[in-house]
Amino acid sequence: MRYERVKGTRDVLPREALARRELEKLVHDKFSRAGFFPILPPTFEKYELYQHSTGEASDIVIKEMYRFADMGGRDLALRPEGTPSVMRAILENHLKIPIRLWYSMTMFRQDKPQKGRYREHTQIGAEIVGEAEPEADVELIKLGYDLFTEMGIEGMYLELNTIGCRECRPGYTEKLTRFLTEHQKELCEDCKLRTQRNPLRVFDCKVASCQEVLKSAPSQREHLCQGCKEHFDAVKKGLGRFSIPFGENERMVRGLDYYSRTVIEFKSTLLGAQDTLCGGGRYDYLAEELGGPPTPATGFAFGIERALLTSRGEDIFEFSGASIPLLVLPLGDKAQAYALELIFKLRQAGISVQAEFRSGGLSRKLKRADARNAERVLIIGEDEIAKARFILRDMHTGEQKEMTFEELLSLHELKGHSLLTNGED
RNA sequence: GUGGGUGUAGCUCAAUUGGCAGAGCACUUGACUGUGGCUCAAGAUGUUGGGGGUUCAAGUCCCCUCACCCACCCCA
Repeated sequence: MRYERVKGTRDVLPREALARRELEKLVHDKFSRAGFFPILPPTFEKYELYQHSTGEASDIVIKEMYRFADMGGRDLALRPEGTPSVMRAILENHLKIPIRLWYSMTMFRQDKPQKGRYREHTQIGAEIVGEAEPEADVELIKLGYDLFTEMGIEGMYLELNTIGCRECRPGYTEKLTRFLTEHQKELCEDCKLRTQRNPLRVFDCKVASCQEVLKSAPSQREHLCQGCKEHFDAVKKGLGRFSIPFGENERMVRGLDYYSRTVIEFKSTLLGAQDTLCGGGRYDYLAEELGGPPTPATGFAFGIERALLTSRGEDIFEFSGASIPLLVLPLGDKAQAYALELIFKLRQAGISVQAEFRSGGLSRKLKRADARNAERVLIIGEDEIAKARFILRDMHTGEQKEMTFEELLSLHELKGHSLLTNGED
């Protein structure tokens, strides 16, 4: 029986796996400098956690969760996003606030796979917890902006909106609900439901007739309280000051329930339908929702798969596991044993080395060395063992040199060689 | 959940109105048993995604099904 991948999952092959390591290294360096520490919460949580944070009005909780019961009858779910776990971990472990955390972890959502969308995918996220000021939003956005720029994300643009706070949102939602109720018959089925569950989400609707209705809908901008207005202005001003281009999108409301005030999305024109590369925003009430003290917070997360899909990978994330800096070619039984001992010694000395043990004469072994993309080979036969001098052959130039083990060790082109050169998967 | 597309060798793809399932690349072996890449020669490879039907005959036509891709919805 041969098995295949489960729908919506993928095998990250060596080439891409190496790219991800590079990306994580870049993120780690960058985020560390801004005071972020890594955190690794578990892969599954109580279902209830997501119900109370991601929200019962969100599509994720309504229809996309991998929900299961364990043997003890606990109601659990694979994490569909990182923020709830991070906040839960902060509260549960009494981490000192303020704190900045980042993570790179897999997420699980049971929606229909598509280009750039998988049932298991990896998100890198950053959360600033305990800072209510607009500067925190600006800092975070700038961090993302710089990161994506450095990664060479093409066709990138930033969209910004504010969705108000506890003070001003209820008044607005009430007004909006009244408006939507009046126009109920002109709305699509989904929007009729949204009117009840989360009226703001109606703005997300792509149906033309709904958008038509929304044209005359009350504007949230006019209903923002003083605090929200000032906060939003400060964020925009901050972005302007650091030359981060953005577009205001009054329609963008985000799919998760816990957001307040600032919401952001980085998009790429290269992604087609799944154009959101990175989403996030402020979530000042989440801590309280989860039974903690009032704790303002802001954060974002981006999908690695999509990021890699849109980055000029060639320049920055070029690598391969194919090239072998040094390949030992033993000739004969005695040499085979000798070679094994030799490669262990060479590796101990910091040299990347492999040996071609598969049977064959020199001609065959050289052919194999070629097929394996070896940079250099070390030929070891009876004569060489007797003399304790080996033949080092450069596979590109064909140049050969005899040398002793000590001379080999001192060749510094063999040191510090990594897999990150070029080649195929 | 709704639409559209694609399934043929390890990979990329051919196959005329239904008429012997093929090519290139890759692979194996040899020419060449201590000197690779080039060349030449030979070789292996398939339930044509699966099941059923029509037919003397199905990769090709019909029905069902599965997988993948793309789009809607939504999201990273």
